[in-house]
Amino acid sequence: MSTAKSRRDQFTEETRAALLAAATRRFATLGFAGTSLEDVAADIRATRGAVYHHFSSKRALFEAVFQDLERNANDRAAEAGALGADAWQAALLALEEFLDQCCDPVYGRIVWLEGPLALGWTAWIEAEQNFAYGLVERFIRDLRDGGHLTPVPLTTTTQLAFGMLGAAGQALAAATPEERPRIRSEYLDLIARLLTGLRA
Amino acid sequence: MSTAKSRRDQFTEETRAALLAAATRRFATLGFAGTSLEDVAADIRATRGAVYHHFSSKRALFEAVFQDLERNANDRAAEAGALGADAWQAALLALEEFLDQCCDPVYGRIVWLEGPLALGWTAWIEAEQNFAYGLVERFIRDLRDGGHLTPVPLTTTTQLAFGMLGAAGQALAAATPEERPRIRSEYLDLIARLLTGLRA
DNA sequence: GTCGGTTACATACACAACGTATGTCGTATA
DNA sequence: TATACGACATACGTTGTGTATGTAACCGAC
Repeated sequence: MSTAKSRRDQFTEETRAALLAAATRRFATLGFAGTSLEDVAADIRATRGAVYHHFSSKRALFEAVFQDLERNANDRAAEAGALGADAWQAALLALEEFLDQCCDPVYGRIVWLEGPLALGWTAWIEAEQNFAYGLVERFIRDLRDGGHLTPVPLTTTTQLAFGMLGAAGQALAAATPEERPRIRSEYLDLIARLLTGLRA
Repeated sequence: MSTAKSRRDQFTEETRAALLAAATRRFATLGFAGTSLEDVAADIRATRGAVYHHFSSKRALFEAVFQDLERNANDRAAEAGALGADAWQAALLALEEFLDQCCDPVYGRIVWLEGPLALGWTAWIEAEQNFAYGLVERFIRDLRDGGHLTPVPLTTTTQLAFGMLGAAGQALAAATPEERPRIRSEYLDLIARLLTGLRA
């Protein structure tokens, strides 16, 4: 993989990673609009020139942060789902893992609060096609095709389920750490019960 | 009410109303970030001075637009709900009226797409306490206290229901006019079916 | 009717942040 | 060792918000 990386290339990647880390911190605590590239650069004792060398725009920097977080979170949710015996159990396991992820304030804030804000709602949904939204769609399809659900329109059902996840994600991201366990279990219980309304 | 309004006061109110109308148009078509106060003022052949005379900030202007729309939409949803024979039917009638409102691109875009973006998610929810969110909360409480639902935590249930409405609102706001009737009926059907999962 | 105060704007300016164009220095390569 | 290129820094232009100040019209009191 990373064989024969020149000394110079190594440093380069380190500053890029440091920029991503600094941006992640600032975006998560101050939001997209509240962080200036000047400050991000200053965090790693560089200037905005460095930022614009590695990323084409402030938005592109955010997208890189966003995708890093989503890739990780989604892989874990998919893995958790894969352990389920059937499609129904798989969906619930993935849901649990998702709610756990949202308890991480960095993930919750950046992906579910700042994401739509920074990218705009439509672009955010579009980006989510590759991540949570796409994952939800697959679970819904599996449930439906496996005969677990009464017939439902795929897109609308996916959007609706995604909306519920969004509510949970935003609530957890905005909650204090002490409240999160209770809120998490309430959402899990409620969503599971709601889904029985669609059960075949 | 509006008795004894001096000629001058009348003109003043007209420019304020014109500013609101122009801002509504721009916010609905170009979004909050995409509209500059310069342009809003130019639309009514005035300058930014006029805007800042009537509204303390760009955000305050948006809030005025937002609240006008929400007040109107919410009154109509509440009226529709009042016609229901019982709490369950009232909720469904209000839901139908809400979905109708969301088919208006101005309402859908400004309240459900630009709202969280312009105000930030937390402030948006806070503003919604007086409108859709508050309305949903009352319906949930009525349903629960009327014995129509199995026991549920009020806040979380409200947030979840609100999340579903948000998904519907955003989908309808982002859809083309031709698609809206179909999407509307799909959401109505799905939400109703989901709610049966909580039924006592 | 005119005079002082207030209202409803316009004008001008300060400031922040993004993006871009250009410069510079170190390092790999021929 | 000369040269080209990559990784940044510096400097500048632009846009948009918010604020401070100016001004003309209007309204009420005498």
